[in-house]
Amino acid sequence: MSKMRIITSMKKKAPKTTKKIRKVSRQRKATLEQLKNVTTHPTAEELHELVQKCVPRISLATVYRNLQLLVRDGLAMKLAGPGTEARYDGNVEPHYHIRCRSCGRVEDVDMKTISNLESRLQEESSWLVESHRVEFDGICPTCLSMGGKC
Amino acid sequence: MSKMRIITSMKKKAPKTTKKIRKVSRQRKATLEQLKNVTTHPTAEELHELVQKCVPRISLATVYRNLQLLVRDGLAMKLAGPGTEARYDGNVEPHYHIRCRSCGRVEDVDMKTISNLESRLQEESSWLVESHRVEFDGICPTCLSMGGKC
DNA sequence: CTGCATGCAAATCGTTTGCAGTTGA
DNA sequence: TCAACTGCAAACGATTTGCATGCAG
Repeated sequence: MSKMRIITSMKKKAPKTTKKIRKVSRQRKATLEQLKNVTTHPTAEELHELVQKCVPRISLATVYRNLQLLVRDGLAMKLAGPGTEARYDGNVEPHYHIRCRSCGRVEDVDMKTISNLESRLQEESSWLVESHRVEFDGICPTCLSMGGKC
Repeated sequence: MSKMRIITSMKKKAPKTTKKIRKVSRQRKATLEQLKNVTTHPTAEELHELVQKCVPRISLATVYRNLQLLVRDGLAMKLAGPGTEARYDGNVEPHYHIRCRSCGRVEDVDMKTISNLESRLQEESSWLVESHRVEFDGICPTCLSMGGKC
């Protein structure tokens, strides 16, 4: 968890403004495009398959590396719920999600985000409160129609 | 993700009422006790270290197995945020969490849960909406005092 | 040219599982 | 008694990394 921090602190020098220049590669461009084009919140592997249609020789490792960069740059979001595989979202506007307990699918929720939730908490907390996420749990229509066992 | 379901469906027969009898082992008892005693939402490994103080020979695999059972039985909760390692909570009453972006620590939030959030969504959704979780992101006091770099 | 990005394979991390022996009801 | 539980080590799936090469700026 704190690996990155440790490594950082071990670097010989960490000049405050050493920002890595980002080159726009065909791979990262296609990855972001595909991610923005879908609303399915794909896993890295699912996204890899999608991107391969445009860039057949792209490797899974590259998808992972680029997803990391995109998240770091605020161009994508990483979703991780009480499961194992991470899912990614190309929509970085604040919004909520619902996750199917049966099949794991994640969809956007049509509900406006609760305002002032952070400030309400901030008043009585010694933390710096920055944002909040809401995730609903339930059963998706598909699984419902299969008796909850899809 | 759907491994369990697949395996289940492949079993020769799945009599509806085949509930496994649960025996109370020293290991599981100690695991739950330790989990209830702390408010730190430990990872499996952290909990393993705690429990080892009472049951020195307990293995990490046993902790994992018992955590799974405890969650299944509704005696504990599994928390998984946008990180990798799962954290566990011995408090199964509905409540919200805040997670430190810097060190990963998770704490309970003193805020009453939002009521009717599920029913509000249920009205306009074709999903079966069962529950919701709220997780705040921020910086904990410790990391704050270290300039956000603990 | 320069160094960020890539593909590949090997490594790593958290978690699960098979097995033979132990233990609780 | 006997199924549930355990410790151990090996297996596993998701993600990361080292390295030699490719390619954008």
